Order: sequence, then C-alpha cells, then structure tokens
Amino acid sequence: MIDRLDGRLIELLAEEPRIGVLEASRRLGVARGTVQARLDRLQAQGVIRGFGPEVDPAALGYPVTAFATLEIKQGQGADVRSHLSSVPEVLELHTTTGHGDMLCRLVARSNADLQRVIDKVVAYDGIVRASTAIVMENPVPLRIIPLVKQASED
Amino acid sequence: MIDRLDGRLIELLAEEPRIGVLEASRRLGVARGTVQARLDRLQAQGVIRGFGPEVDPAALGYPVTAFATLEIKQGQGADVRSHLSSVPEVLELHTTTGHGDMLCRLVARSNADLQRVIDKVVAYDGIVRASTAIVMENPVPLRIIPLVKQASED
DNA sequence: TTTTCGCTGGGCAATCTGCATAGCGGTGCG
DNA sequence: CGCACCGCTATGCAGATTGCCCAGCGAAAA
Repeated sequence: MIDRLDGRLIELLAEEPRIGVLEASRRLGVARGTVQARLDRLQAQGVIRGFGPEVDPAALGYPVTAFATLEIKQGQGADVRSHLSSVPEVLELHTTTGHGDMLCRLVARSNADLQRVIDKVVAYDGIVRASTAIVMENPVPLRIIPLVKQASED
Repeated sequence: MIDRLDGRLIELLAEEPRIGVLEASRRLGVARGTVQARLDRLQAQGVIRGFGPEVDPAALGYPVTAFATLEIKQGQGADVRSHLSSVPEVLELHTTTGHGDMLCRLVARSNADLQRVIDKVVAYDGIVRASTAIVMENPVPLRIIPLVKQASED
C-alpha cells in the first residue's frame, strides 16, 4: 500500500505543511523528482485527499461539541440525510449498526445554543428519537499519523 | 470573529488548497498583502490550525470505521486516556456526558480485524464496558465550510 | 484634528515550481 | 542470458511565487 518513504513524507508534511517539494526532498534525503512522484501517486491513489485548511470550530465561536445518536423511521433515511446536511452545525453524519441508526457530530455556540441546534436537527418527521452526549474533553484529537506509521512499517 | 473576506479566503483554500497567496489575492480581488495578513491572523488566532495532509484511512488499508462508547471505572480516566492514545487505530477520543463516559472513533482492516482492535482497546482494567457501532455509510463527511459560511456572514 | 489601522500597489532578490533530460540499477519475462 | 520497463537520481532552465519592504490613502477611533 504505502512504503516507508511514503510514510515519512506524510509525517513530514503533517508536521510542517508549509514546506515545499524541494525542502521535503532535502529532509528526506531523496531527489526532488522522487518526492514529486510520490506525492502525485499518493494523491492519485486517494491516500492524500488534499491539503485543505484545518479550521477550529471553537475559534469560530462554536466551542461546544456533541455527538447525537438518531433513531430513524424506516425508509426515511435519504430524506433525513439531506435534511441534516443542510444544517451547518452538523459537521459529520454516519449511518451505523447498533441501537441508533445514525450518529452525527454537532457543534454549538454554548450549551444553551446546543438546544437550538438539536431542535433544528430533530425538527424532521423521519427522526424518531435523538440522544445526545456532550463532549467535555478531547484527550485524543483527530489524528492519523500513528496509523500512517503502522501502515507504512508493515 | 471572522468577516466575509476571511470566510471567502477559507472557502477558497478549502476548494483549491494548491493555490498560493498571489493567486488567492487575484481570485478574491484584493491585494496580496491583504491575503497574507489575513492568513497570518487566522493562523495566529487559531482559526486555521494548519494545512496538514488529509489522509484517507480506507486508502491506507483501514476501510472499516466504528464508534465505541466506553464505560470507565471511576478514577481511571487518565490511565485509560493514555492507554487509548497508544493504539494507532484509535483516531480520536472524547470524554462525554451521558450513559457512556468516553466515545472513540476506531478504524480497522476488516470487520474481523475490528474485533482485534476492540480487544486491544478494552484490554485494560479501567474499561468496564464497550459498545460499538460500525459505520456503514458516511453521508456527510467531516466538513467545516457551511459553518465557516455561517460564522462569516453574521 | 490627530493618530491608528487595514488595505492598496509597487518593487526586489531569492527561491521554488513545472517540465524535460539522461544515466543507473533492479525486476520480470521471453 | 538479454531486453524492456520502472523508479530513483541528478541536473538544467524559464517562469512564477514568496517574503519583505515601503509610501500613500481612507475610515474609524481617540
């Protein structure tokens, strides 16, 4: 899948995203063309989706995060999806196995504001029930490097 | 917090991360120095955390995602945190209110492999119970642009 | 009114990019 | 064994971009 060099390249880019291809090639001790080729390949394969800016919702004024488990009326899945995707505070949505049918990540301006967001979310026929867990701490923020390391060292 | 120009800049960078400051200034119809200054400010404020590569776990050989709700023995929180952070397949971890005490996102190489990951996760004294929901579909992948739009248009 | 601040528009040297070249060594195949 | 293929190295070059600087200007704040 990916080899050590790919892994090191991804780690390097994760640590210092501002560096260019040339600087990366120096750090890795390989030719510039090699880094260029690896990067192109990683992006073509979809391993690297892109280099979009990582925006912190808290800094945007949405310091409260919560996860909501939703129970959906049978056959309403598609409509619920499009309803939820129209709510900006819904940062992601998954359909899952288990007791709930969907799991979504929400943000809000405050705990009070979270009520407004949840109301907006459940204000839809297809949603039978929602149970919400507010995030208190985030000991492990979304990360990928440890996995990249493991995958590249196989 | 952030104004329209900031919002447009973030949207632009999200759509086409490869463009530089100069090109961005052309697209936005402002001077290069302005874009430079806005970017610096957004990063200094923490609104933009960085431009790390977005890696797709599926392309790395981990196509299965799951969310696990963990129940923790009182007073064992800190140890559990460090235990979980040492597991590469744990992509993020939150402590939450509600029935569970923690919620974590896992990935695995297959449904069968997920068992191994879960075993590794719960192989720790402090964890009383784990209930797992496997992700089937991801109708709304992690996104931030709608929120940026809303925040910048206030 | 004066000061401060953000934006503009320009300039400059140093750097990087995209693209192309050629050589080299390892691998798979007939 | 000989050959073609592929990835990596190394290098070159023109054009674009970056980081940094400055002076002017208009609006908002003091």
